[in-house]
Amino acid sequence: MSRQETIWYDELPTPIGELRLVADAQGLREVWFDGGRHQKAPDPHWLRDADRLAFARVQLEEYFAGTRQAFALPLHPLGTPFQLVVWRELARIPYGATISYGELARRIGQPQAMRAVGAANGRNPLPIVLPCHRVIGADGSLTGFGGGLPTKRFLLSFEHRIAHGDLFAAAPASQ
Amino acid sequence: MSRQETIWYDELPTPIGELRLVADAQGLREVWFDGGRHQKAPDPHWLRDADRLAFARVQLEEYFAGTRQAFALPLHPLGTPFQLVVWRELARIPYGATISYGELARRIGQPQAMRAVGAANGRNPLPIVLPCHRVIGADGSLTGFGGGLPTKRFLLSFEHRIAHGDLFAAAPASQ
DNA sequence: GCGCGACTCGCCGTTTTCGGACATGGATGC
DNA sequence: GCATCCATGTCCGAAAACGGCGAGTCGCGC
Repeated sequence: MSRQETIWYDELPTPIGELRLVADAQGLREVWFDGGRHQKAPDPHWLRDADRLAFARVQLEEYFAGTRQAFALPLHPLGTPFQLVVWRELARIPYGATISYGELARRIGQPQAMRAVGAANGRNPLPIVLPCHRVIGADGSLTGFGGGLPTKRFLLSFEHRIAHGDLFAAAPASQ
Repeated sequence: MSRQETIWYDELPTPIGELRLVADAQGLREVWFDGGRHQKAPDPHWLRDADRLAFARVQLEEYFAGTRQAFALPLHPLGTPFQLVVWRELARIPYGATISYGELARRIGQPQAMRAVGAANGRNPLPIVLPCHRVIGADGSLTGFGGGLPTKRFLLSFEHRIAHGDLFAAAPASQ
């Protein structure tokens, strides 16, 4: 067998279901939704190791507890140069805010690439950490999300609530 | 940067010109002809290391000295499953003998894949060690060779001479 | 008749090319 | 308002092209 880079993973229960976290020595690589469209079974070469993923799990737990609004993590998502640019820009969208795909395209200096931005958004390997859920249609519609539209709706209303100090919790994936 | 598998290379003067040998921890990976159709410059990540390639260089030197008729080396050629089957079969062709592409196709159990066998032969990453030069047209023609037809001719006549105990050397690439 | 070369056609794995489809949105023409 | 068209990067499947072939045919020159 050829020498492979070691990859670790772990699972994390959250209000939006089980999340699978994947990392290598350089940082967090992937975050999967339980029923998401990505393959469910982790690669047999990967090692389940809670300690190795504690750095990410802790911040995600804080996020879902409403006590963290920004992530400070080593990230290592794999993608094309264009995708990396888009994903990097995602991290700049403030907690609780939303922008349109077109606006995101403008921010990376390619105002006409809104469609490509949408596609890149759809391949975001690090949902929640890179908040692709904060990108919505120019008309305010929720268009799409890897974890399902109800999840996207929940995340947005959750962030909105926290950002505005509303302490009454809504049920996950409501309405 | 992601962690890469280490690859070493070295060069070796022979009667048919300079050869470049490439290996990884698992075995010999590539053998290039000096003016061959493969890229000439070794990958900048590779390390030139004569000691690491001594295992292959020694046997190749013996081959060109006429004192070795079979190689016993760890090999690690990269290819499709079909190509690996073809290349593996190459190693069974005896020193000094020749077979046709059709015969080779028959030996791997796919008698009609002669053309595909030809293509796989053309991508043999380990010429000489895996003796693709011993495969010729059904009518005896020499059809093609990565290192050039004169080289193919030289190798065949050289092996023929050695195998039959003829000690008079011919000039490389003669006729 | 016989031998040789040129041509045609089928075979098969691999590579390359091409056409859509996308988590969009603005500009047109009615 | 409402269809239509276009721009953009990437992936995916289908289709076609491309070889280190070989067997079969045919025509030609001896």
